[in-house]
Amino acid sequence: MSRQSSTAAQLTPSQLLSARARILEAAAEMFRTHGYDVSMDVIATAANVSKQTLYNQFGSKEDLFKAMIADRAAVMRAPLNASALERHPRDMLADIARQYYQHACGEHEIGYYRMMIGASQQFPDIGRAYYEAGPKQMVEALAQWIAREERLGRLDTSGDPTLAAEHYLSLVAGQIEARGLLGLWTEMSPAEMERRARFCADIFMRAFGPHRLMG
Amino acid sequence: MSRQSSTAAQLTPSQLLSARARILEAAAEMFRTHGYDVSMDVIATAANVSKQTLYNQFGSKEDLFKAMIADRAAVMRAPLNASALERHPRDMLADIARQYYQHACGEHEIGYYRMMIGASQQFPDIGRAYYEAGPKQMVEALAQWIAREERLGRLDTSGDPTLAAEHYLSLVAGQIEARGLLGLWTEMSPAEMERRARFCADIFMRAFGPHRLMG
DNA sequence: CCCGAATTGGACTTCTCAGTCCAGCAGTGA
DNA sequence: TCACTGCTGGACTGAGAAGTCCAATTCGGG
Repeated sequence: MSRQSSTAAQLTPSQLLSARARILEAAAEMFRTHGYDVSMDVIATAANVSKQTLYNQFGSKEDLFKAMIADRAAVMRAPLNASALERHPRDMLADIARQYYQHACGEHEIGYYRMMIGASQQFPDIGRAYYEAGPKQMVEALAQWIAREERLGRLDTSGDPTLAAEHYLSLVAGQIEARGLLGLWTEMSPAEMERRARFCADIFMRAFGPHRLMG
Repeated sequence: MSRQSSTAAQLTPSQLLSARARILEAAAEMFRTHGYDVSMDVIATAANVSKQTLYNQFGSKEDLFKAMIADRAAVMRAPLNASALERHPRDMLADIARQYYQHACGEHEIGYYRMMIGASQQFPDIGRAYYEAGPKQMVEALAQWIAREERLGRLDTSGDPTLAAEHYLSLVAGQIEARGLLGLWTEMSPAEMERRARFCADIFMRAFGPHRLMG
């Protein structure tokens, strides 16, 4: 009743989006916070949409979930942008860590990750899709950069840049991700982020930097 | 608790255990493989026990789940045994990695971990309990050992053995755990385990070994 | 202004699952 | 032999959720 949405100016921001977009957004939020167990009624309510519309747009709960995953895939892109490729390895590495701490280990992102882990038990192909769209791309991008630096003589990974890349990303994420997944949330101060970022970059440079040649 | 079966010789192995123990075992297996969503009927069947007995022993599904967690807590003990403390740091570190690859990253263990992650959303206190019984103890034990080695001049972490310990464990677990959680299973050959274990230990020694003094 | 398409609210069906109840059975102890 | 206790299997209740159906309403295009 009283749904007079003739003039867009009176609408809330959420109502300006198409029904489909609103549903995807609400579904992402609900799945993230409640897991796959949220009821379709809750999602419909959150999207400010009737249940029937929801089923018109997405045939089933499973379809909705997968569509939402696909929609979110674009979000988790490798934060390794080509513009910064020419900086000193140490700065580059520290920056990767900084970006991770600032953007990729917040409650939201960890929530999505947890959701994926839960979903991958129910829908095995989703786990693979997520891995290949997210972590794997990051590893590969970093490995390529490392390989280049190695050719330039600025790094030395004994010929296994992929393993080195995996290890650097593990180093950065490490216990923080583990704690986050278990619901133990600890806010990280900018100073702490900076300290950890430098720590990671230093370790990597000591392990793979060219100064080894001196030893 | 003291339910002795008089005709033990004729019973199947599963029936030799008390009903309670059988339920806990079956519950662990079912929760691990199916998540918290398994029905109580399935658990009762798997435990070879009637549903009523199940409810006699554990008042509710939640109670059963928590009891099972507590029961499993003893299993995940830090594999850092004091007997090996006097070996060379590099060997000690490689051994920790080896033990992890051999015992702690199999399908079973990752399955429990995934279960904990799922449960920590529903029962926040479980996440904390798991973390403190498992990962945290490992970090602390390793950090203590590192601190000792540091005092002996065989390592140098710039005064933060805990961060170094966290990072070493992250290094070891790394992408393997991430892949496992997403259901991507890849068998690791003994040779691969050995290679990775050495790789981790080498990185750590290059980063924190005393040879730095030469640089 | 009107028509067809989409949306809405809500009732409805079907199913699964946590938890209960009960009648019968088996072992134990006196 | 008899009461007691605990287990069994199966039926049952009640709640909640997926998905359907429908009559009334709203919206956009011509």
